[in-house]
Amino acid sequence: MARRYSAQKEIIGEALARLDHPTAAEVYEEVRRNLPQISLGTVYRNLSLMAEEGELLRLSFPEAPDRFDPNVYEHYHASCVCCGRIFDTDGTVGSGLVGEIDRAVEACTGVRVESRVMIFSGVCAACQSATPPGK
Amino acid sequence: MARRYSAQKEIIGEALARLDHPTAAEVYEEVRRNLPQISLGTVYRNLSLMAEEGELLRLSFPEAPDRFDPNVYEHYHASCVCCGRIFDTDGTVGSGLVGEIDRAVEACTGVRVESRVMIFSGVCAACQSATPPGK
DNA sequence: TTAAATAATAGTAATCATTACTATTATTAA
DNA sequence: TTAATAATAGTAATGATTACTATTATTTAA
Repeated sequence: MARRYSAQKEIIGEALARLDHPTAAEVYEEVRRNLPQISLGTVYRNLSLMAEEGELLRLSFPEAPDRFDPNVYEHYHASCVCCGRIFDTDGTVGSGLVGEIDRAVEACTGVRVESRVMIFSGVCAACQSATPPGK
Repeated sequence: MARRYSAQKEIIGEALARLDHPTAAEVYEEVRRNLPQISLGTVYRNLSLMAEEGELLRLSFPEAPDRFDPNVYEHYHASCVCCGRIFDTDGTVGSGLVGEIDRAVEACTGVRVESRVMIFSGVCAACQSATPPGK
């Protein structure tokens, strides 16, 4: 087995798996518990490298810091406006519907769609039951 | 007719109509031609106020400054990866398809979708003909 | 194995978009 | 016509992210 060059990179990857769609700052806080001398720059650099190499996804939300996701299959995200949690979609959204939207966009803009960013916002199941609609 | 309080705000609105999905900095440059002493802060403040009042849309793109759009009807955007231009969709995208996606997202995440950001990227018609597929 | 070459690090400075602040000027109202 | 209010220009501050730099760790090859 080849020697790993950087322990930091591996520990960052492990922290990412433990956290839920964290920001770089959240990864930094988590990694610091094992590696107190790590710098935020190292976290950013490794996260960016891993994103380039396809080992993780960098998610961009409006008016908010980027988040990182170790699930690299094609999926989308829905965030809860009450609790802030971020939920992953599964393959059912991508199958068919996204292609249909792409074609509709192409029909009216002329742009041959190659990729897309889709972010959904609303109220998650837990917050829905915490705040009943009658209230 | 009531006096307008701020000439700046009106001139910003006019610049917006003249430009194509501009950033705040681009609005600033345009407005400066008529109002050389205007400050970037005034442009930002008025654009933000107008967005709050529903007079325009603030568009957020990943890794890029926000852009502003005087078209306030519900529509989406496709940007060309070659020339950078941004194209508006018309009502055909929103009708039906978006509701279907919302329902699919709700089915697999539990989030009752209230709003969404969708940004499409690809090659526009002009750039497609400029760079024929055979090449 | 060890010395030169290479890669990664910690720490800090810089950047960029945006907002906040402040003293001043313009507008409105009494 | 003056006091109260709103908006401005200019500048400073903020927050996320990247860039830089001197140092340390790893690899390579003699």
